[in-house]
Amino acid sequence: MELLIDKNLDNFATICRQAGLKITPQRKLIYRCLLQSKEHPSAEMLLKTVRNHEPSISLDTVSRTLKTFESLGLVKVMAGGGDARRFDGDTSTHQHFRCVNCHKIFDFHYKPYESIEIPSVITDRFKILGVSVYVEGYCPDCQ
Amino acid sequence: MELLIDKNLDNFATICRQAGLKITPQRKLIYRCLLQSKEHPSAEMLLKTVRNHEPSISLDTVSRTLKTFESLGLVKVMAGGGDARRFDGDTSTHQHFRCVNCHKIFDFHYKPYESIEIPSVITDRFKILGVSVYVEGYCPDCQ
DNA sequence: GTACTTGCAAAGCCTTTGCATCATA
DNA sequence: TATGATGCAAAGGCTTTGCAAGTAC
Repeated sequence: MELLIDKNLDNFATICRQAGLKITPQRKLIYRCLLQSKEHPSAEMLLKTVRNHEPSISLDTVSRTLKTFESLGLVKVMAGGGDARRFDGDTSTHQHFRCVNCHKIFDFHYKPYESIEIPSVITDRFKILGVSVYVEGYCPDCQ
Repeated sequence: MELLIDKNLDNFATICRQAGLKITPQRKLIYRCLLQSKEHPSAEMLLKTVRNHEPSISLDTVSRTLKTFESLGLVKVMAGGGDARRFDGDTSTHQHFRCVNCHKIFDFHYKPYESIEIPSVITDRFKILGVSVYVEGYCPDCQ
């Protein structure tokens, strides 16, 4: 896992440079914490983690950085059901279960969802960026 | 279409009575406008439509009413990607395309998505309420 | 040295809440 | 007539913006 994160951080540096963005300690830290997180954190959740390493960092640096990462494709934004946006450092294809009560998010991989083709009524009219599948319900703690 | 709305309004009245809710002119109007809307409106978008018929209605009545409808299952809430929540009066199974630029939402029906079973790793641990499929990209106006 | 970033504070949206007034059942 | 609903205004969250100070390149 450490190796994977190192590899992603190299990739991160390359992408930043290509985009003309500076590689600051804050950006590296935020990205590293996001990769290690399994909870699909909101900006505020991620801030807590980040402050364990660097207490002086501010919420809006985290927010702005996540927004920057999003436009670079380094991060996926999850539509929080009306709550704060949640961020996912894993940009590979996968699906999510979301608890409607506590808003925890769980990943899962299920091939059938990935092999479905988008119908031509959509591909003909729209330029497709991606498909998101959300299963909603109650997690074990909230049933 | 008028017939369908009348039928839904009857259904609406029944559901309200069962829940012990009063059937007020505002609630009827809000529900009717939502059924007729094809744009998956936010509370504010719906307010504009509603005010064409009843100018004195307030935004928070619309918001509160939509929230009430949601808990009754009369309305589906769509996770707006960080923007205002969007509401859908069509509670039948269907999928959505969402423009990442102008945030317009388009419905489509595509059987393969509906016939996928949720994997047992999810059904074993969680109580499932529903599955949402969002295709994201650019609509014709935004390409 | 220069242009980009950061941190702070304020402002902006959207949503929720408190409360007096009003209307449904 | 009594409970629940509405409208208004204020408050609460989350996100965005403006600006001076700081930093990567």
